[in-house]
Amino acid sequence: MGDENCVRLAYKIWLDNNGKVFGDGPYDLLLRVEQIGSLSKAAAEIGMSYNKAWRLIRAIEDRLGFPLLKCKVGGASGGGSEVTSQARRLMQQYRAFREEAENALELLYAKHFNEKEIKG
Amino acid sequence: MGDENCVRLAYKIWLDNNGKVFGDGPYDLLLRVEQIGSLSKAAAEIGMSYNKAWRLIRAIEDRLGFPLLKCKVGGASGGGSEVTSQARRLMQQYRAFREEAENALELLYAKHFNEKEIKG
DNA sequence: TTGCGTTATACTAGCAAAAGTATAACGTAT
DNA sequence: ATACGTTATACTTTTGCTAGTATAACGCAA
Repeated sequence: MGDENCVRLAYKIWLDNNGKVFGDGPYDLLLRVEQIGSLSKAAAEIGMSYNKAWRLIRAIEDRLGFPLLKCKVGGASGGGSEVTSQARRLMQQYRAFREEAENALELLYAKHFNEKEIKG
Repeated sequence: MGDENCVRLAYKIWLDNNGKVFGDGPYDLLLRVEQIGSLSKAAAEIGMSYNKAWRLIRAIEDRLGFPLLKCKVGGASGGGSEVTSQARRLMQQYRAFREEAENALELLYAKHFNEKEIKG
Protein backbone atom coordinates (compact mmCIF):
# COMPACT_ATOMS: atom_id res chain seq x y z
CA MET A 1 0.00 0.00 0.00
CA GLY A 2 1.37 3.43 -0.91
CA ASP A 3 1.55 6.52 1.25
CA GLU A 4 -1.66 8.45 1.08
CA ASN A 5 -0.93 11.34 -1.21
CA CYS A 6 2.67 10.86 -2.25
CA VAL A 7 2.00 10.13 -5.91
CA ARG A 8 4.81 11.50 -8.01
CA LEU A 9 6.16 11.44 -11.52
CA ALA A 10 8.50 8.61 -12.49
CA TYR A 11 10.19 7.89 -15.78
CA LYS A 12 12.99 6.07 -17.48
CA ILE A 13 14.64 7.44 -20.58
CA TRP A 14 17.19 5.63 -22.67
CA LEU A 15 18.53 5.10 -26.15
CA ASP A 16 17.44 1.82 -27.65
CA ASN A 17 18.38 -0.47 -30.50
CA ASN A 18 16.97 -3.94 -29.95
CA GLY A 19 17.72 -3.52 -26.29
CA LYS A 20 18.88 -0.76 -24.04
CA VAL A 21 21.76 1.18 -25.53
CA PHE A 22 22.43 4.02 -23.16
CA GLY A 23 20.95 5.49 -20.01
CA ASP A 24 21.80 6.96 -16.64
CA GLY A 25 23.61 3.85 -15.37
CA PRO A 26 26.08 3.50 -18.23
CA TYR A 27 26.59 7.27 -18.28
CA ASP A 28 27.63 7.29 -14.65
CA LEU A 29 29.88 4.28 -15.08
CA LEU A 30 31.68 5.75 -18.08
CA LEU A 31 32.12 9.03 -16.27
CA ARG A 32 34.03 7.23 -13.55
CA VAL A 33 36.10 5.20 -15.97
CA GLU A 34 37.08 8.47 -17.61
CA GLN A 35 38.37 9.79 -14.29
CA ILE A 36 40.02 6.64 -12.92
CA GLY A 37 41.16 4.85 -16.06
CA SER A 38 39.95 1.45 -14.85
CA LEU A 39 36.65 -0.33 -15.41
CA SER A 40 37.05 -2.59 -12.39
CA LYS A 41 37.76 0.33 -10.08
CA ALA A 42 34.93 2.37 -11.53
CA ALA A 43 32.56 -0.53 -10.96
CA ALA A 44 33.80 -1.02 -7.40
CA GLU A 45 33.15 2.64 -6.67
CA ILE A 46 29.44 2.24 -7.27
CA GLY A 47 29.19 -1.20 -5.68
CA MET A 48 28.92 -3.00 -8.99
CA SER A 49 30.80 -6.21 -9.69
CA TYR A 50 33.40 -6.03 -12.45
CA ASN A 51 31.60 -8.84 -14.23
CA LYS A 52 28.37 -6.90 -14.35
CA ALA A 53 30.08 -3.75 -15.50
CA TRP A 54 31.90 -5.57 -18.25
CA ARG A 55 28.72 -7.26 -19.50
CA LEU A 56 26.96 -3.90 -19.46
CA ILE A 57 29.61 -2.20 -21.54
CA ARG A 58 29.85 -5.10 -23.95
CA ALA A 59 26.10 -5.27 -24.53
CA ILE A 60 26.01 -1.57 -25.26
CA GLU A 61 28.93 -1.73 -27.64
CA ASP A 62 27.24 -4.56 -29.54
CA ARG A 63 24.05 -2.58 -29.99
CA LEU A 64 25.75 0.71 -30.60
CA GLY A 65 28.15 -0.54 -33.23
CA PHE A 66 31.23 1.25 -31.92
CA PRO A 67 33.53 0.78 -28.90
CA LEU A 68 33.03 2.71 -25.69
CA LEU A 69 36.31 1.67 -24.14
CA LYS A 70 39.86 1.21 -25.31
CA CYS A 71 41.27 -1.44 -22.99
CA LYS A 72 44.79 -2.51 -22.09
CA VAL A 73 45.56 -5.85 -20.47
CA GLY A 74 48.67 -6.55 -18.37
CA GLY A 75 51.55 -4.30 -17.56
CA ALA A 76 52.76 -2.63 -14.42
CA SER A 77 49.32 -1.39 -13.39
CA GLY A 78 47.62 -4.57 -14.54
CA GLY A 79 45.97 -2.74 -17.38
CA GLY A 80 43.23 -0.18 -17.72
CA SER A 81 40.46 1.27 -19.82
CA GLU A 82 39.96 4.65 -21.37
CA VAL A 83 36.80 6.10 -22.82
CA THR A 84 36.83 6.49 -26.61
CA SER A 85 36.15 9.83 -28.24
CA GLN A 86 32.95 8.45 -29.76
CA ALA A 87 31.78 7.50 -26.30
CA ARG A 88 32.67 10.93 -24.92
CA ARG A 89 30.61 12.54 -27.66
CA LEU A 90 27.67 10.31 -26.86
CA MET A 91 27.99 11.10 -23.16
CA GLN A 92 27.90 14.83 -23.84
CA GLN A 93 24.85 14.55 -26.06
CA TYR A 94 23.08 12.32 -23.61
CA ARG A 95 23.78 14.54 -20.63
CA ALA A 96 22.46 17.65 -22.32
CA PHE A 97 19.38 15.85 -23.60
CA ARG A 98 18.75 14.19 -20.25
CA GLU A 99 18.87 17.46 -18.35
CA GLU A 100 16.47 19.24 -20.63
CA ALA A 101 14.15 16.23 -20.70
CA GLU A 102 14.00 16.17 -16.92
CA ASN A 103 13.18 19.85 -16.75
CA ALA A 104 10.49 19.55 -19.40
CA LEU A 105 8.84 16.56 -17.76
CA GLU A 106 8.79 18.06 -14.28
CA LEU A 107 7.30 21.23 -15.69
CA LEU A 108 4.56 19.37 -17.52
CA TYR A 109 3.83 17.23 -14.49
CA ALA A 110 3.38 20.30 -12.32
CA LYS A 111 1.16 21.86 -14.94
CA HIS A 112 -1.19 18.90 -15.15
CA PHE A 113 -1.14 17.42 -11.68
CA ASN A 114 0.03 19.87 -9.06
CA GLU A 115 -1.87 23.01 -9.97
CA LYS A 116 -5.07 21.03 -9.88
CA GLU A 117 -5.18 18.49 -7.04
CA ILE A 118 -4.82 14.83 -8.00
CA LYS A 119 -7.51 13.55 -5.66
CA GLY A 120 -10.96 14.25 -7.05
CA MET B 1 23.68 -7.17 -31.96
CA GLY B 2 21.60 -4.12 -32.92
CA ASP B 3 21.03 -2.76 -36.39
CA GLU B 4 23.85 -0.45 -37.36
CA ASN B 5 22.39 3.00 -37.03
CA CYS B 6 18.85 2.49 -35.77
CA VAL B 7 19.37 3.98 -32.33
CA ARG B 8 16.20 5.70 -31.17
CA LEU B 9 14.68 7.31 -28.12
CA ALA B 10 12.79 5.09 -25.68
CA TYR B 11 11.07 5.99 -22.45
CA LYS B 12 8.54 4.93 -19.90
CA ILE B 13 6.53 7.45 -17.95
CA TRP B 14 4.24 6.67 -15.06
CA LEU B 15 2.88 7.87 -11.76
CA ASP B 16 4.49 6.17 -8.81
CA ASN B 17 3.91 5.67 -5.12
CA ASN B 18 5.97 2.76 -3.85
CA GLY B 19 5.25 1.01 -7.11
CA LYS B 20 3.66 1.88 -10.40
CA VAL B 21 0.42 3.76 -9.96
CA PHE B 22 -0.66 4.70 -13.42
CA GLY B 23 0.62 4.44 -16.95
CA ASP B 24 -0.36 3.69 -20.53
CA GLY B 25 -1.54 0.13 -19.80
CA PRO B 26 -3.97 0.97 -17.00
CA TYR B 27 -5.18 4.00 -18.95
CA ASP B 28 -6.11 1.85 -21.92
CA LEU B 29 -7.76 -0.77 -19.76
CA LEU B 30 -9.90 1.75 -17.89
CA LEU B 31 -10.93 3.38 -21.15
CA ARG B 32 -12.38 0.08 -22.30
CA VAL B 33 -14.08 -0.62 -18.99
CA GLU B 34 -15.71 2.78 -19.32
CA GLN B 35 -17.13 1.82 -22.70
CA ILE B 36 -18.11 -1.80 -21.99
CA GLY B 37 -18.97 -1.75 -18.32
CA SER B 38 -17.09 -4.98 -17.58
CA LEU B 39 -13.53 -5.57 -16.44
CA SER B 40 -13.42 -9.14 -17.69
CA LYS B 41 -14.61 -8.13 -21.15
CA ALA B 42 -12.28 -5.17 -21.29
CA ALA B 43 -9.37 -7.44 -20.40
CA ALA B 44 -10.41 -10.00 -23.01
CA GLU B 45 -10.44 -7.27 -25.67
CA ILE B 46 -6.74 -6.60 -25.24
CA GLY B 47 -5.80 -10.26 -24.75
CA MET B 48 -5.26 -9.89 -21.02
CA SER B 49 -6.52 -12.47 -18.55
CA TYR B 50 -9.16 -11.29 -16.12
CA ASN B 51 -6.89 -12.31 -13.28
CA LYS B 52 -4.11 -10.08 -14.49
CA ALA B 53 -6.43 -7.16 -15.08
CA TRP B 54 -7.93 -7.48 -11.64
CA ARG B 55 -4.53 -7.63 -9.96
CA LEU B 56 -3.45 -4.58 -11.95
CA ILE B 57 -6.44 -2.52 -10.88
CA ARG B 58 -6.19 -3.64 -7.28
CA ALA B 59 -2.50 -2.80 -7.00
CA ILE B 60 -3.14 0.65 -8.39
CA GLU B 61 -6.05 1.30 -6.06
CA ASP B 62 -3.90 0.30 -3.09
CA ARG B 63 -1.17 2.73 -4.03
CA LEU B 64 -3.47 5.47 -5.16
CA GLY B 65 -5.67 5.44 -2.09
CA PHE B 66 -9.00 5.69 -3.89
CA PRO B 67 -11.08 3.25 -5.98
CA LEU B 68 -10.86 3.18 -9.76
CA LEU B 69 -13.84 0.90 -10.25
CA LYS B 70 -17.26 0.54 -8.71
CA CYS B 71 -18.09 -3.15 -9.12
CA LYS B 72 -21.29 -5.15 -8.97
CA VAL B 73 -21.33 -8.91 -8.46
CA GLY B 74 -24.15 -11.19 -9.55
CA GLY B 75 -27.42 -10.30 -11.19
CA ALA B 76 -28.86 -10.87 -14.62
CA SER B 77 -25.71 -9.80 -16.44
CA GLY B 78 -23.46 -11.47 -13.92
CA GLY B 79 -22.27 -8.12 -12.68
CA GLY B 80 -20.11 -5.34 -14.03
CA SER B 81 -17.70 -2.52 -13.29
CA GLU B 82 -17.91 1.19 -13.86
CA VAL B 83 -15.13 3.72 -13.68
CA THR B 84 -15.32 6.12 -10.74
CA SER B 85 -15.35 9.86 -11.24
CA GLN B 86 -12.00 10.11 -9.48
CA ALA B 87 -10.56 7.64 -11.96
CA ARG B 88 -12.05 9.55 -14.89
CA ARG B 89 -10.42 12.73 -13.65
CA LEU B 90 -7.08 10.97 -13.32
CA MET B 91 -7.42 9.54 -16.83
CA GLN B 92 -8.04 12.98 -18.30
CA GLN B 93 -5.07 14.50 -16.50
CA TYR B 94 -2.82 11.64 -17.46
CA ARG B 95 -3.81 11.70 -21.13
CA ALA B 96 -3.14 15.41 -21.49
CA PHE B 97 0.17 15.17 -19.62
CA ARG B 98 1.24 12.09 -21.56
CA GLU B 99 0.62 13.70 -24.95
CA GLU B 100 2.57 16.83 -24.14
CA ALA B 101 5.38 14.82 -22.57
CA GLU B 102 5.74 12.71 -25.70
CA ASN B 103 5.91 15.76 -27.91
CA ALA B 104 8.46 17.45 -25.68
CA LEU B 105 10.72 14.40 -25.50
CA GLU B 106 10.70 13.75 -29.23
CA LEU B 107 11.51 17.38 -29.86
CA LEU B 108 14.44 17.35 -27.44
CA TYR B 109 15.73 14.08 -28.84
CA ALA B 110 15.74 15.50 -32.35
CA LYS B 111 17.50 18.60 -31.11
CA HIS B 112 20.32 16.73 -29.43
CA PHE B 113 20.76 13.62 -31.53
CA ASN B 114 19.36 14.01 -35.01
CA GLU B 115 20.64 17.42 -36.00
CA LYS B 116 24.10 16.32 -35.07
CA GLU B 117 24.95 12.75 -36.09
CA ILE B 118 25.14 10.18 -33.28
CA LYS B 119 28.13 8.36 -34.68
CA GLY B 120 31.35 10.27 -34.10
C1' DT C 1 -32.72 -25.05 -7.55
C1' DT C 2 -29.85 -24.91 -11.34
C1' DG C 3 -27.22 -22.24 -14.51
C1' DC C 4 -24.72 -18.25 -16.04
C1' DG C 5 -21.46 -14.47 -16.17
C1' DT C 6 -19.28 -11.57 -13.41
C1' DT C 7 -16.23 -10.15 -9.52
C1' DA C 8 -12.79 -11.71 -5.88
C1' DT C 9 -8.64 -14.05 -4.34
C1' DA C 10 -5.22 -17.64 -3.19
C1' DC C 11 -1.88 -20.61 -4.83
C1' DT C 12 1.44 -22.49 -8.05
C1' DA C 13 4.59 -22.74 -11.72
C1' DG C 14 7.57 -21.27 -14.99
C1' DC C 15 10.70 -18.29 -17.11
C1' DA C 16 13.69 -14.67 -18.15
C1' DA C 17 16.77 -11.44 -16.37
C1' DA C 18 20.24 -10.44 -13.06
C1' DA C 19 24.07 -11.43 -10.67
C1' DG C 20 27.66 -14.29 -8.60
C1' DT C 21 31.62 -17.78 -9.18
C1' DA C 22 35.33 -19.48 -11.40
C1' DT C 23 39.08 -19.20 -14.52
C1' DA C 24 42.09 -17.75 -18.09
C1' DA C 25 45.13 -14.45 -20.38
C1' DC C 26 48.11 -10.69 -20.42
C1' DG C 27 52.21 -7.75 -19.58
C1' DT C 28 55.24 -5.25 -16.50
C1' DA C 29 58.15 -5.19 -12.39
C1' DT C 30 60.74 -7.45 -9.00
C1' DA D 1 60.19 -17.28 -12.60
C1' DT D 2 56.74 -15.19 -9.69
C1' DA D 3 53.41 -11.98 -8.32
C1' DC D 4 49.99 -8.62 -9.17
C1' DG D 5 46.03 -6.14 -11.01
C1' DT D 6 43.59 -5.73 -14.83
C1' DT D 7 40.67 -7.31 -18.77
C1' DA D 8 37.94 -11.27 -20.87
C1' DT D 9 34.47 -14.81 -20.75
C1' DA D 10 31.91 -19.15 -19.65
C1' DC D 11 28.99 -21.23 -16.49
C1' DT D 12 25.91 -21.58 -12.61
C1' DT D 13 22.66 -19.95 -9.44
C1' DT D 14 19.26 -17.19 -7.72
C1' DT D 15 15.64 -14.25 -7.66
C1' DG D 16 11.92 -11.61 -8.88
C1' DC D 17 8.32 -11.12 -11.85
C1' DT D 18 4.64 -12.92 -14.85
C1' DA D 19 1.04 -15.44 -15.57
C1' DG D 20 -1.84 -19.32 -15.39
C1' DT D 21 -5.06 -22.44 -12.56
C1' DA D 22 -8.35 -23.19 -9.40
C1' DT D 23 -12.11 -21.89 -6.62
C1' DA D 24 -15.50 -19.27 -4.22
C1' DA D 25 -19.21 -15.82 -3.85
C1' DC D 26 -22.86 -13.35 -5.67
C1' DG D 27 -27.46 -12.32 -7.60
C1' DC D 28 -30.79 -12.69 -11.14
C1' DA D 29 -33.51 -15.58 -14.42
C1' DA D 30 -35.61 -19.59 -16.08
